[in-house]
Order: sequence, then structure tokens, then C-alpha cells
Amino acid sequence: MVQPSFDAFQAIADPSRRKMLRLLSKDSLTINSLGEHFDMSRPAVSKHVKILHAAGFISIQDIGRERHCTLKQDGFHHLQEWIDYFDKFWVSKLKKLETLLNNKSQNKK
Amino acid sequence: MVQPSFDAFQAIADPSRRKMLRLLSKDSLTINSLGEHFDMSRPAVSKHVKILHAAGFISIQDIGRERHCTLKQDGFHHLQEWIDYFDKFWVSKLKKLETLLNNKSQNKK
DNA sequence: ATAATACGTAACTTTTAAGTTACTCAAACG
DNA sequence: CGTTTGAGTAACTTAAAAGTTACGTATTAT
Repeated sequence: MVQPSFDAFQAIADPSRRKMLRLLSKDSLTINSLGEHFDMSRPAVSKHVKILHAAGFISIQDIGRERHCTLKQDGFHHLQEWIDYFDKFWVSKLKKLETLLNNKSQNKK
Repeated sequence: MVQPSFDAFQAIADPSRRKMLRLLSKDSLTINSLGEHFDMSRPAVSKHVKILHAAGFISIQDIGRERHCTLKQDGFHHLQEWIDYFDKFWVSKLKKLETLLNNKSQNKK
């Protein structure tokens, strides 16, 4: 897994880029076929693809003059790790609450 | 869970806001105490907090003239759901590969 | 009652992101 | 070998985000 050169969080901040990832979850697509789903110029699509690639969300395979974009796990992993950190926070918060409740019920005895 | 009025993905696109969430995972903080960790004016901090709140990442409790910010799960859930969708994609991709490999080994027999 | 504190709002500036058009290049096609 | 097709780059415009200062308003402290 190569170090991403673009912030994953910023990459998915744009709705068009999120839509692109959704489309790519159905099928590998070229720049043009991807662009058919959007109301924007091809260079704009190109830019978005570049960002998604730099952030590790897609891999690109050049076949002749076409560029085939495929979903890649790296970017998603990065996000998952971030969320996992906070997940731990909730778990420990629950544990604290649990301990608190246990102590209370013990006091009643 | 109230419908968020701000896009969760955009909310965490900003590094300062992500740092704020990290800080809040350690402790509930007021606007000012939060701001101490940043090199920006207090109104700027206020704006970020507003966004995090609107996106469902924090809850705010007014105590006198202070505003206490606490981490909230809603925003994180939203993100997790999004990632989960793609997780399914990887799983099904793996299954397809598995089936493919099984068929190949059967042909050998 | 007055001063200090904690914060929000408004108006504005600056920065950055997203989009455009015009152009270029290389691969495929006839 | 000229032409079409798929895509990248450069220069620019537009729009949105992030930040600022100046000011207003409750709440707390003296």
C-alpha cells in the first residue's frame, strides 16, 4: 500500500467523487464512460479521477488510449481506521457507564 | 437521531475539525478551551463547532455562558454506513474469486 | 451597578476547490 | 497517412470555504 498523496477525507468530501466510487462499485469504467453519468466536462472528470487515485480509492490501468478505473481498498481502509479510533471511544464510554451502574446496584445491597 | 443539516463527509474534510473531534474524544470541552489548541480566532472555532454539530458529530450543552461540546455518534454512524456499502463490494468480489478458483480446481479432476 | 468573561453574528477578505475552454498528444481506424 | 477517438495539461473564471475584525449580548464576578 503506497502512501497516499491526497487526503482521503477531502477526496470523499465531493458528492461527484462519491458518486464515482458508487459507479465503480458496479463496474470498472473508463474516464469517458464514467463521465457519461455527470453533467460536467471531461477534463473535470479527469481531475476527480486523479484525486480519487491519489487518495488511494481507485487504481488505474492504461489499456491503449483508454484508462480503466477500478475500486481500490486503500482509501477505504484509511477511513475505517479513523472511525475505528472513535469506535473505541464509544466502547470505553459504555464500559464506564456499566461499571457505574454495577457500583450503584452494589451499594443498594 | 435527527436528520443532519450538514454533510458529514464535508464536515470531516477539514483537518482542524478532525483534530477537534480527537480532542473531544479525550474530554468534553467548551468553545474557548477547544480553541486553545488552535492557531485561529475564536469565531473561527465557533464556526467549526457549528458545522460539526450540524453534521451530527457533537452535541452541545449550554451551561450558563459556556457551551460544552461532547462527541456524538450520529455523524460517525453515517460514515460507517457509507463505508459498509463498499465493504460488501469487497466481500462479494472475494466470493467471486473463490467460486472461480473452485471451478478451476474442479475442472482439473 | 460595573467590569469581565464566554460566546454569537455580520460584513468583509483571502484562499482553495471546481469548473470551463482551448490546445496537445498518442492510439486506433479507414 | 490522414482522421477520429480517448485522454491530459494549461490558463483562466467562478463559487465556496475558511479566516479575519468589529460589534452585540447574555452570564458571572466584584
